[in-house]
Amino acid sequence: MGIYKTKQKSNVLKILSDNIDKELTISQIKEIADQMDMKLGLTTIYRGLDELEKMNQIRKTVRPNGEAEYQLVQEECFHHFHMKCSSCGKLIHLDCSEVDLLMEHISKKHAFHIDSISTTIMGVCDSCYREEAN
Amino acid sequence: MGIYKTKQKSNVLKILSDNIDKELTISQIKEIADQMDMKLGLTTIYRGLDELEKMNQIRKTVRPNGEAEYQLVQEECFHHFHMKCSSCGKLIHLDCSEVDLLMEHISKKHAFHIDSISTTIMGVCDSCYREEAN
DNA sequence: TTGCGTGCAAAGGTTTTGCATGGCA
DNA sequence: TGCCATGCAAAACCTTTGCACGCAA
Repeated sequence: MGIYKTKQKSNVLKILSDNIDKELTISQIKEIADQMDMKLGLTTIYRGLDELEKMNQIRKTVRPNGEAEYQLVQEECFHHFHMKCSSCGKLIHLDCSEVDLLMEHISKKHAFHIDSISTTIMGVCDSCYREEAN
Repeated sequence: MGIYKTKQKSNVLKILSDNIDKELTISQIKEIADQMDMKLGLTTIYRGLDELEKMNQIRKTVRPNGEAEYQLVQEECFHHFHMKCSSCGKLIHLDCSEVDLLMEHISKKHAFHIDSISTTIMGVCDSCYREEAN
């Protein structure tokens, strides 16, 4: 991550790893940093995340309103899809052999090379679906 | 679409249906309108697209840079996935029974209700992939 | 000491809002 | 005629850039 090792960069990484199960927006990261008295400037957060993205250490997705959100990727993330509930925001890592087969099918029969990090299957998770039914 | 029928609204629709195979950004729509001497204001385009989106007549996606792009949906689009080449921008409608089976699997086994209009499988199409190899 | 990193302020780009005017029904 | 639609200008956002200062190596 860059050339120098700084407190700010490790703080950005810490916030991301403390929230490994969530996708965080820049402003959420800023808020968390403020709460922890980290003194992280907005610009620094943007630049730190850019570096991490170039090193493929984070997944960047863009919300419908144009705001970006970020999440530290784990090794498995390169090999599975992510499903996101548009109602509660929950992110589900889809480890499933049937999905693997489909990715292979798409690669071989449709000649398309999927980038699973950039792909998010959108929808509604079961608990939100039941709530909406009420 | 709204309450009144206006020239501007039908012009937005015409531009979208003339480009049924492409995803257009607001500025592209504006350019096309200017070329056709349509005198469409930017604000009007935004509002017309908002209405169409609420009526589920268009698919709105957001590029990594935060810019939105729009495309008229056809009936089939509600039942298949879309794949987008991040290199050339080509959009592929994925009509395939194996994909249908997977969607069913995800619904039944993973209890997730997919919104195929909001989902875009990202990757690189074959011709771009071969070019990159060179 | 060198030069990369930081963060404020300003600029850039897209989208939304306020408001007076225009046009459909 | 009554209201909705339009479009300009301004505001609101998120993100990027310029630049002087601070800090890692």
